Amino acid sequence: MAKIELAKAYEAKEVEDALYKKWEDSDYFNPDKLPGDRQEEFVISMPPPNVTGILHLGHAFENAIMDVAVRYQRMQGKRAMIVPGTDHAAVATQARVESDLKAQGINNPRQELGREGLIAKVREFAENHKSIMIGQIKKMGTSCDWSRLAYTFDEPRSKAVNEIFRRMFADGLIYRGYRVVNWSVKGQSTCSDDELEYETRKTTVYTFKYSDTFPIPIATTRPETKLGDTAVAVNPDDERYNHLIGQKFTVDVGAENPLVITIIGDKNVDMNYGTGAVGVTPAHSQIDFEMYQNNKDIGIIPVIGKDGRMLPAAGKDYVGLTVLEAREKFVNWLKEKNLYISEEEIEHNVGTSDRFKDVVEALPMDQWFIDVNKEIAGRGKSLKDLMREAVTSGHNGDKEKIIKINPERFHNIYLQWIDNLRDWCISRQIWWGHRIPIWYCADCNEIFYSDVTPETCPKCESTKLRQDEDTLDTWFSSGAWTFSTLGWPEDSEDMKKYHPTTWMQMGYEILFFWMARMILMTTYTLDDIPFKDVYIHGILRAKDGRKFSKSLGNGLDPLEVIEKYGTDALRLSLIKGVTAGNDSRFYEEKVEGARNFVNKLWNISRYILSTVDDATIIKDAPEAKTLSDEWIMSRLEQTAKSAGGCLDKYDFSGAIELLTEFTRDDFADWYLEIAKIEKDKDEILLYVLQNLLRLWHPFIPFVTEEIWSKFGAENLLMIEAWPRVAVKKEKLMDKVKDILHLSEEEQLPSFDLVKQSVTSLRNLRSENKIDPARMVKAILIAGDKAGLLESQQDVLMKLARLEKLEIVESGEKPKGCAATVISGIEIYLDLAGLIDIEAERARLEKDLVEAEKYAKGLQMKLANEEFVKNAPASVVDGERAKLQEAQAKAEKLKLQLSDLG
RNA sequence: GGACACAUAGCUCAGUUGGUUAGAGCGCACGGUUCACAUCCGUGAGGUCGUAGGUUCGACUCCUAUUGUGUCCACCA
Repeated sequence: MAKIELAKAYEAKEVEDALYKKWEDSDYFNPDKLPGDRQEEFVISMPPPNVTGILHLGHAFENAIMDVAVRYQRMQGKRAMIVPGTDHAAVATQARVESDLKAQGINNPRQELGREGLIAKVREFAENHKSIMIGQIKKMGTSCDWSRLAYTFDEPRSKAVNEIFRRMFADGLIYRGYRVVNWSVKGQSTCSDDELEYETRKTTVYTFKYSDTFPIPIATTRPETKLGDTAVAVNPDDERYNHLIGQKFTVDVGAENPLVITIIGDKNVDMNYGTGAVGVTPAHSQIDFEMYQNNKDIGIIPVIGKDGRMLPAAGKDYVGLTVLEAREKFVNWLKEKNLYISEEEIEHNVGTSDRFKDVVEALPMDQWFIDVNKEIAGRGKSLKDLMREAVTSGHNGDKEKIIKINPERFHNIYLQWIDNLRDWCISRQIWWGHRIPIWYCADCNEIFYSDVTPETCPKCESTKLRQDEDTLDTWFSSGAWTFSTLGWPEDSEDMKKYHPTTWMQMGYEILFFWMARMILMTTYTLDDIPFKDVYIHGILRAKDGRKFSKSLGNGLDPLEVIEKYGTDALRLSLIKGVTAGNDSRFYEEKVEGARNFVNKLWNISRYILSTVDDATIIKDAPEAKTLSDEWIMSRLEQTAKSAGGCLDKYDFSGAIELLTEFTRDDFADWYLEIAKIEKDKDEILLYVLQNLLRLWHPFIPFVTEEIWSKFGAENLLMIEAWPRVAVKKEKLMDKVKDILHLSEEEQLPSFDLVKQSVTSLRNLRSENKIDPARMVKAILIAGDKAGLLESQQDVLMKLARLEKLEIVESGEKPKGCAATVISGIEIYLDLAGLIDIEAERARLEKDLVEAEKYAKGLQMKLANEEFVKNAPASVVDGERAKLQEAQAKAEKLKLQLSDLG
C-alpha cells in the first residue's frame, strides 16, 4: 500500500459539507437504522429554535453540547437520537413580521391584511427561516434524526395541542375567567407573568386624600387609576385605622360616579410603610384584584381601556386621555382641591412586554387560564403538586421517575418559582398560533370544545356558532415537545421506545418558561416525566462580560466563524472551559486556539500516515515492546477511561482537557519523538491514533471522520465504539525483568523518570544558554535506577541532544558541571568550560533553599503527634516518603554546590 | 426586601466527597528554519486562592461575618 500524503494544513471548508452528507446518507442519525445490538436508548429533544431569526452563538453552543453527548452515547452502543425541530414562537414571530411590515409602510398590518392575509405573511416568513435554520444546524455537524423533524405548528403537533386542551378543559383545569392580566397596548395582547421584563425607572409617588373628610391619606405612583378605587386596605392590627374597617365613604374625585370606598382589613398591608394604608384599585392591579376576590362587595371599576386610554367610567374630564395625560390632570385637580399632600421621587420596577417592549397595563378581562391549584379529577393533586413531585419524591412517588437537575442549585430556584406561580394565562389576542379550539353557540350560550369546525351546537343543534378568536401561548405547544415530537397522541412505536427522553439541556433563562411547562404538560397528560436529566447551562458573553446583542453590535455569526476557522474549531472553543450553570465568555482568540489544536491533530495524523508502511485499521491492541510503548498505551487506557467518566457526568470541558493533554503532551511531544528514535512502531502509532480519533470524535466530528477515512475502514467513525484499551505487556516484562532486576511481583517502572531526566537536561542546557545544535556530554548517577536509564540510553541521548552519556550507580562526582537532582538521580551536564559558575551557584542555592524549606515543612508536619495519630496511614506514609526524597535531594544539592569549586 | 452564583497567575478559566510543593490555555521572557506541524517546538518567570474570624492534626475546598460583581424572585402601595 502506498504511503498517504495529507495536505499540510487541515482545510475544514473543503471536507465538512461532504462529510455531513455522508453521515446523513448513512441513516445512522436515525437510531432505528443503527447497526449492531443496541439495548439502551439515549434521546435528546432539541430545544426548538424560534423561527423569528437565524441561529446565533447560543444555538451553536447548544448544538455543540447536544451533539457531543449524543455522539458519545452512540459510540457507547446506544440507540442515540436527537429529535430536531423549530418553534413557531407565536407572539415573537408575529411581532417581528408586523414590525417588518410597518417598516415597509403597512402601518396597521392587522387591519390592512386581515386575519388570513397576515397569517400568510407570517407563515412565509417562518417557513423561510425554518429552512435557513435547518441548514445552519447541519453546518454545526449536529447529528439530528431529520426523518423525525418537527415543528410546533405543524399538523401532528397541532393535534397534540388540541388533545391536551380537550383533556384539561374536560377536567376543568382550563377555564375562562374575568381576571386582571398583563396587557400590551402596543401588541394588543396579553402576556403571561413570565413574559414580563422588569425595568427600574424613576417615578413619582404622590400622597393625597380622596376628600377633606376621608380619614386616611393614600400614596400611589398611578394617580389616574385612583379614579377606579373601591376600597382602602389597612392592617387589621393597626390601631390607628382598624376601628374603621367595614366603614364606607363616598367621595367625589371627578369620576363618572362618586366612588364608594370601603375600608377593608388585609394582613399583607405593612403598617410601617408609607401611610400604612393602601388604596385598592381592583381593576388595575393583580394584588388589588385578589383583595377584590376576597371581598367582592367592594366592586370593581375599570377606568383604562385596551387602547391605553381612559374609559368613560373615569369621568367626562378624563375619557379618551392617555394614562399619562390623565395622571397629570388628576394630580392638578388634587392640588386645586387641597387634597394633595406631598410627592417623592422613588426608583420603581415596571413590567414591560419582552416582545413588544412597552410597559404593560394591568387590565381586567375575560381570558383563558390553566388552574394550577385545582385538584385534578381522580388524582388527588394539583398541577402544582405534579410539578413539585417530579423533582422531589419522583412522579407519583416513584423514585425511578425523578428529574435530576444539574447543577443542583437550580432545584431550589425551580421550587421557589412554583410556590409563586399563579394561574397561567394561555390566551393571546394575536393570530399566529394554535387557535383556541373552543366554540360558542349564540342561541343557547353553550361553550364547547371542538378541534374541527362543528356543524351544529351539541346542545341545541343551532348552527349559529363561532370559534374563539384567540390563540394559545406558544409555551402551551412547546410544553408538549418531548412527546408531541414522538407522535403522541397516536399510539406510536416511538412513544413506547423513546419516551421519557433521556437528557435535556437548556439555558437557565428558560428554566421557568420551558422546563416547568414541560413537566406540567407531561406529568398531567402522560402520567410520566418528560426527561430524566436536565443540564442547565449559562449564556455566552463577549470577552468584556457583556451579553451579545444586536444593539451593541458585538455579535459573532456562527457561520462566519465556521467559514474562517471550521466547525470543529467552533465547537471545541464553545465547549472548552464551560461548566454547568455558569456563564462563559467567547471570543475569537479561543477559536483560533481550537483551530490550531485541530490542525495539530491533523499533522499528527499526517506524520503517521506518511511513515507507516501500511495505513490500515489496527483492531487489537499491539504488544508493548519498549517502556515507552507501555507508557503510551497505559496513558491511552487511562485517558479513555477518565474522559469517558467526564462525559458520563456531562463534564464536557473536563474531557477536553484530558484529551488535549494526552494528545499534545504525551502523544505528539513525547511519543512521536521517541518513535523517530526507537523505530518499528507502525502498529502502536496507528492504534493510538485510531483510538485518539474515536476519543475526539464527539467533539470534533469532521476532522476525525476525515482522517479516519484514510485507513480504508469499513465503518464510519461515528458508529465506532468508544475505546476500551487493555495494555499488553507480558513479553516486555519478560524481556526487561533481568535488565531492571525486577522480582516477580514488581511492577514495571514508570517511564516518567526518563521524561523527567530529559526535561532536567534540557533545562540545564537552556539555563546555561547552550546552543541547541551543540552536542554535550552528561553523567547520571542514578543508584538503583541506573539499569532503567541505561535501557533508555538512546532515547535520553537523542532527546537531550547528548554526544555522550554515562550512567552509573554511584561514583565520583564530576567537577565543573552544571548539575541538578531529580527523584534521587544526580544529573551532570559537562558544558566543556561554557559554564557560568556564578549563575550555576545561584541556581543551585535557590534549589537548595527550596528543598530545605520543603523538607522542613514536612518534618514539622510529621513531628506533630496529632497529625500522625489522626491522618490516614496512607497520607502519613506519603508524607514520610516525600520527606525522605526531599532530604536526599538537599544533601545531593549541597555536594553539587561544593563540587562547583 | 428574599435567594442564588461568582471572586484562584497580566487575561479567560479548571481545581469532583478537606490530605498536590495550587493547574491549563492565551499573553510575557529567553532560545530554536531538527525532513508532521511557526496554525510549531524547547525552557522559564508570574498566585500568602477577595478580606477577617472559626472548625480541624490538616482548609482553595467546610462554617460565620464582611467587601465587590452579576443574576433571579418579590415588591412599596
